[in-house]
Amino acid sequence: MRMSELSSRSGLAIATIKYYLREGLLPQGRPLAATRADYDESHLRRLRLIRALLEVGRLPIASIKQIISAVDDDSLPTHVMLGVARHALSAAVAPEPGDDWSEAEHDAERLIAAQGWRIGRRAPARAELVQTLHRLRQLELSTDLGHHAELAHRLVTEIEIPSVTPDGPRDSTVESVVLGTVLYGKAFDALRRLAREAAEAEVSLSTAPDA
Amino acid sequence: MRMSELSSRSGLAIATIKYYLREGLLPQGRPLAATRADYDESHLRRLRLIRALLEVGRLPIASIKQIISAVDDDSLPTHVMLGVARHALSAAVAPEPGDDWSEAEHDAERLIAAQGWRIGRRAPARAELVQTLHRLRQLELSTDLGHHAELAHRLVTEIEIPSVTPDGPRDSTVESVVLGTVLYGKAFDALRRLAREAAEAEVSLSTAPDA
DNA sequence: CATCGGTGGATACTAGCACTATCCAAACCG
DNA sequence: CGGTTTGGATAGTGCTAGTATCCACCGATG
Repeated sequence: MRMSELSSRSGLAIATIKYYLREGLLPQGRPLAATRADYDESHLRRLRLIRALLEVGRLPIASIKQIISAVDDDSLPTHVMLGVARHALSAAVAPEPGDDWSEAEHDAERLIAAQGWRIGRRAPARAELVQTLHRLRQLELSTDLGHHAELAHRLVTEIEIPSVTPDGPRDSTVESVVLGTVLYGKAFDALRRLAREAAEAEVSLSTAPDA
Repeated sequence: MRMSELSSRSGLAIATIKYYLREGLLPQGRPLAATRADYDESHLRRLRLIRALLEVGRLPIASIKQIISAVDDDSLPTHVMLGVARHALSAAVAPEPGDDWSEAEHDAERLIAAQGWRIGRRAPARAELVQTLHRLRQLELSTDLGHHAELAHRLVTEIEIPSVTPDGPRDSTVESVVLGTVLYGKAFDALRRLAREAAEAEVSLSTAPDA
């Protein structure tokens, strides 16, 4: 297909697609002539991947590029590629040295140990957990996340992992891991907020006699 | 306390604090003279609230301002204020008309009905759920989120809601709702990613004979 | 065969966001 | 009394994710 068809089918402006080509997020089409190239379904799917990570996952273009480069680099072993992807999925967290921060690190350590998880020392998700615990401390909110960890563990092991198909081509492996993390994460967050809204409506109905 | 103490205790540059004052995120201090004002613990706490929403929740300043304005406006009934806050917590989602989108709306409807939630028609979290379902469809991933909804429901009703104290001054009510949504949401997401990392390590240990 | 609109490729420009920097005059502190 | 801090106003910065413009070219149309 031509650029204009890729544009209309993806819903993206031609200028935007050219930008992704420039940035290396989208592979070049098969060149037919100096001013003509042919794109196929894989390009369309790639665009959908980009937009899902960008709009739903709110990942910066630079992180998406890291993920895509790792996928496209056939010399990387799969587990390295997954490491790169996981790293790109997290925002960088700057430690704020101080007592609260060290306490938060210990809290995180305890949570992880209690679940029996084996986690790389510099896993980005660990830093995000520490940051959040740090803020909870500062604001004097409960840092007891044991039940959350428990439920997260069950969600992943009982529901999410069994539905992943680890075979197939390597790009679909990363895609499913990355998209699974981002999309099901966002989905769960939306569901959680809906549950809160419903629950809070219940509470105010029961406590407020009438308006 | 003076500006410089507020700055050192919060870890924020004076220029940044002045910016928040300009934007109305931080109330003016009690004026002592034309070039002197007095700030107290409430200002410090407000700064921590702002930074938690900004860094952990990644909310734009404009949304934080909406939340704070609602909190500071005593004429708003509490449930209206909560509605404003909930609205500000979500990113705007533009519908992408098409078959996939309508299907996604139905999927969302079914999920909500299955949990028995009563949800406002234009709840922003609903739109985010629809958007995510839409992307899942486009990428041919499973849109079966029943178990996720189930777990989200249990997380909220069994763990998060009981720990909220709905009495007390109105600003602490909103604060706890908003911070609860943002911070525990982020915490759960980090825990979920850690659980995935641990689970995927298990899988590759068991399937990869050796390196 | 002429020409007209859709390309590929390069370069420059833009909007929005979250700050930062600079300046000023007043005021406090020793 | 002199150096430092402050409140208040205005202007500028760096980054991100695109947009816009220009050009030469090419391929289908009449």
